[in-house]
Amino acid sequence: MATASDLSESMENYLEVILALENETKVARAKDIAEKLQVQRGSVTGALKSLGEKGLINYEPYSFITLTPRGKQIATEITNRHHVLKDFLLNVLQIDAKTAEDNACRMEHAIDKKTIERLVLFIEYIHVCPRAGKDWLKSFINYCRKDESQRAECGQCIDDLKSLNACKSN
Amino acid sequence: MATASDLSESMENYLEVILALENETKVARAKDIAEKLQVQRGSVTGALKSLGEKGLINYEPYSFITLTPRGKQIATEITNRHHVLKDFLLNVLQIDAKTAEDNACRMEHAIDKKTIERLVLFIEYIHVCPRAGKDWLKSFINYCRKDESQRAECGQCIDDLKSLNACKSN
DNA sequence: TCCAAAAGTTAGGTAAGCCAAATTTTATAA
DNA sequence: TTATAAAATTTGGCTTACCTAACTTTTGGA
Repeated sequence: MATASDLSESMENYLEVILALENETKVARAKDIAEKLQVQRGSVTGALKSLGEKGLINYEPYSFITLTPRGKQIATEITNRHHVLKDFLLNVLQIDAKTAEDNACRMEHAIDKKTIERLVLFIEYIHVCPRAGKDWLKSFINYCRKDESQRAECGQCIDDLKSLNACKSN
Repeated sequence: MATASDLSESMENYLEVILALENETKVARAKDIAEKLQVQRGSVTGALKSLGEKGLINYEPYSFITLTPRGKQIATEITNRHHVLKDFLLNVLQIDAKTAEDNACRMEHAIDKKTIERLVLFIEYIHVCPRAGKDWLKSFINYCRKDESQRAECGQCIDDLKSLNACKSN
């Protein structure tokens, strides 16, 4: 039984794009796949054959392309990894949207299930734990500027703690 | 001027291993490179030629291999990415050593400079900020077990906050 | 000094993935 | 119905990166 880890980065990208196109327009056309992946039409045909042979898409020459259940499952898994990574980069590390997107795109092929699951928990923990939360992340951006503005952020942090403490007393 | 981002994953791995061998035994021998990368000796020769042409190693057939300054700089950068990622996976996400190592090995080729720098700051922030720290990470493991043991960790967390508050009053 | 083993290289092959150009199929519109 | 445009495929070629096997160079011990 093939899993995402048996697939090359290239094949993973094809699956991901096919899923996105299915969601956008019901069917994935070779032309659109080529466009999204920035490859030539001819390259797509070869990839589709390969994915067809692997049982991940229903592929007949000149007809529409759909994911098989297993293909869909893997494509969903990869897309999920992408979202989790982007969320972490964007909302935890607070990296700009383009860099976050580019890095998530590459990292999604390098990170495994176990690690992604733990990352999901970590992001959740940050938002749920009363000692962290959104304001704690806000202070992190401040901390990132520490070379520029002499670490004034620690006063801020202690203020946060105070109000947090007040909340606890309620 | 070539940067790490111009190199294939494979070439990055060669540089990384050559740097490690230089540090271990002063010189990198093709045989040891092959062994570390789990490839055949013949494959190493081809890679070394390529790295030589790129100006990243000093390569003459049948002689010792050393990194050029630029090769060393890139190799150091990749090795650094590896360490940062492994540190994050191991000590923040608290993933087991083997999984952390494997994921770091793959992710180091997918993450860019900007993102690694931000990750370094984040790890630092966790350890420096009084609202997080080692005990906060310790509670995270607890949180990870929440499905098993009914979220008893929140009491723990509030205790942590109390002692933290006591410290603040000093 | 000489020679065998170890280390390194070369040659030829495979596979993945891509491209460009030519061709075939399908869809559309007159 | 047929001409034509659009989409998809096929073909041939290129690059990267690996393999195996045969060969050459280097090196260390008798």
